[in-house]
Parts: sequence; C-alpha cells; structure tokens
Amino acid sequence: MAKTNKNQDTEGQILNAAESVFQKKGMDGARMQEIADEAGINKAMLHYYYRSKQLLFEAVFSNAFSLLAPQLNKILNDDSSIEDKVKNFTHNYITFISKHPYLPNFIIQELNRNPKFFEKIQQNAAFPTLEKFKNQVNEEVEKGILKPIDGEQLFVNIISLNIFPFVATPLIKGFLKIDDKAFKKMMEERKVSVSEFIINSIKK
Amino acid sequence: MAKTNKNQDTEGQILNAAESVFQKKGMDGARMQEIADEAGINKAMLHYYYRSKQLLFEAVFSNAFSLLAPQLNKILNDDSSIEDKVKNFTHNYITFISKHPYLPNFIIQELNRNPKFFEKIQQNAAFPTLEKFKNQVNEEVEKGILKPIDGEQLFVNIISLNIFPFVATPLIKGFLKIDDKAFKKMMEERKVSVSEFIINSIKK
DNA sequence: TTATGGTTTAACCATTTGGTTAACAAAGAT
DNA sequence: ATCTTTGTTAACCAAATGGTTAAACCATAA
Repeated sequence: MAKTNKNQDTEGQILNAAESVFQKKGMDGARMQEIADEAGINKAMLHYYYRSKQLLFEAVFSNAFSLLAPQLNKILNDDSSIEDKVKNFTHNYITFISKHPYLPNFIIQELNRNPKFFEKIQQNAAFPTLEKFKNQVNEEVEKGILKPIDGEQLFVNIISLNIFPFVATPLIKGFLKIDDKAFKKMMEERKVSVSEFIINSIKK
Repeated sequence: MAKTNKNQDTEGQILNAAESVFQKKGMDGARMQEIADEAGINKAMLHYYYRSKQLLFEAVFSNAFSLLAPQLNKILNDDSSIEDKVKNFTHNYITFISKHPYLPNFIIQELNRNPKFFEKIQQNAAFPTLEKFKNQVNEEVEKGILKPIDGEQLFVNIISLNIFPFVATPLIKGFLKIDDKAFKKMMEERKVSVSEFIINSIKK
C-alpha cells in the first residue's frame, strides 16, 4: 500500500461490516447506511474505498468464497482413501461452518441471484476440481472397496448432507421443534453420524 | 365472494405474477411494478387487492408452503414401511420439485429472513409433524429391520439429500461443470439413486 | 334510464437509497 | 513553513419505490 494510512485500517473495518450485513441480509436487503453504521464511519467512505455497492458486495463475496474453497479442496485433492476423506471432511466442515453459519446460505443465495458469479470466482487459483475425486471413486469401486456408485452422485450426496442443515436451519428447527441449543447439539452429533451414514451406504 | 367480479379473476392473475416474481427475486429484490407488469395490470390494483407488498408476499408464501407441506406429510404420516416411504418420497419429491424448481429456495430463503414465518404457517391444519415417523424408525430398529439410527437424524438426511440440489443448483452445476440438460438428467437419476443410497445405509 | 357500487387507471406523493460534492483535516514531501 | 496528497465528513441530489388519490369505467339492479 502506497497510502498514507493515517487511519487504523478503515478499509478493513468496512469489509468486516459489509461482510456482516451482506451475509445476514443479502445484496438486495443490505443498506449502505447500515454498513457504514456498523463500521462506525461515514457512508461516503464506503464509496471512497469501494466505489459502489456492487463492488463492495463482490469483495465480500470473493472473500467468503475463498474461505469455503479450501474446505472443499480437502475432500477433492488429498491422497487419503474415500472413507477417510468422508470422515475428515464431514468433521472439519461441520466444525468450520458452525463458526461461520451465515456463509453457505449467503453464497448459495447470491449464486442463485446471479449464476455468473461462479465464473468470476472460478478463475481463482485454488479453485477445486472434481476429476481426482471421481477417478478415485471409480478405482475403489473397481477394487471392490466400495459398492458401485457414481462419483458425481456421491459428491452431491456428501455436500448435501453436510451443507443443507446450515442453509435450512429455521426450517429444520421448525420441523423438529428444537431451539438453538438443541440444534447445535444435533450438528455436533452430525460430525460423526453423517460420515457413518455415508460410509454405511458405500462401503462393501 | 360478495364481489361483482366483473373481471376474469384479476386477483388470481396478481397472485400468479407475484408468485413468479417473488420466487425468483425474493421479498427484497421483488418490485411491485414488475409484478404489475407481469400481471398486465395497473400497479394500484396490487394495493387494491392486497393492501401492501408485505401482505401480497405473505399470500404467496403461504401458498407456496401449502404446496410443499403435503409432500412432507407423505413421508411422515402414511402407513408404509420406512423403506417404502423413502423410495416413494424421494421419487415423488424430486418429480414434484422438478416442476417447481424455485419453491424450496424461496421458502428457505424467506424463512431465513424472518424465522417467525414458521409459526404463522404452523397453525395451518395439514401441518406435518414428526412424531409418527420417529416412532416408526424406533420400532423398525428394535425389530431389526433397520440398523440403529436416530429418527431425527434420518429425517434431516432424507430432506437434505432430496432438497439441497435444488437449492444449490448453480453451485452444483458449477462444480460438476454441467449444463441445464445434464443437471436435469442427474436429478432424474437421483429419483432412484438417492433412495438406494439411503436404504443401503440404514437397512440391515 | 339512471343510480349504485365494485373495478381500473393515470397522476401524484413521501420516503428511501445509492451515490456525489465541496470543504476540511491530517500527514508527508519540498 | 507551505504545498500536495490522502482521508473524512456533512450536506446534497436524482432516481427508484411503495403507496395514495381522485376521477373514470362499467356491469347490474331498480
């Protein structure tokens, strides 16, 4: 930064505030004034640093996505067996999301609003790819380690089981008639029960 | 209706247009003018029939929810075995949602925005409850038909596997690098593969 | 025919909202 | 010291938006 930086990182404060507001209310529901208030600064500063609501939003979105991507890379591109991958991913992912509960819904929602964001993000270096995972599933099926299953379907199943409860939290709380504490307990149990559920289904 | 009803159901046209716009853009993103345009009528009519954006939205939301609820009742409150329930629900649900792809995301999104909507809806008569399903799972586990599993966890797994791909369609298309046609084909396959996946996991 | 009352429209209104501007403050740089 | 660049603010602006109003429309009953 060639900037004089008289302040103590106003730019960062803005990004934090924007993250909080955008993730809770989405692009359409978020208000620039609310972000400014939460950052404790003048609204004009938002435009000084980020030009427009759109650009500020994109900064937040990229940031959020680059938090999630490495999590996926774990299951897609390390060298352990499918069984270990499922166990590790499920445990790590649920732990991670419990700390960032707004993240998955935010990304899914905004991707629905504008599917072209995906391409924008995809150019990122560490972008996860499915090839290795699919090959590995095929191998383990051939070796007789796994029952016959399509790698893509398995991938969709894994992320569905892990992510959905965090995306649909109010729905699940409602149907199960449980409060926040019980929900957290249930997610804690899922760190194990989900991987058991998957392994049970695919292991020969 | 004590109304003269000179028109051919303007009220219905409004509701249809509102459904389409709200489900695509959400409460915050939807514009009253856009709804009026899509209905082919004057904006003032929206207020004439529904008073406010909020009330129009609630009409759409209730409507949407009462489409989904009976689908869930099928798995929760009929008399077939768990295995048959899983098979039927998976097949029926994916078939149903393929015809209303915006529905699950709309409901989940707006429930996230305002969790109190759940209570509002819950007073509905045909509201599904989990008790019977949980008892049935316990029974079949005791009888040795199913491996030990918690009914609530199983329920969450079932709806996760069925609903998530429709909520996160752009994400899945992106990771799998597939177009709309391939996505539809994949969902078609899931009508069978998801229930196999679940049954494999829980059946003794 | 003409009153009546629900229905429909164009024009209007107040507020909200993203964004701009001009003036000012705080650091360097010269 | 003063000049220049960067950071910050209050006041302002134009457009968009949800909502209102008053007049017109039109089917029907008296």
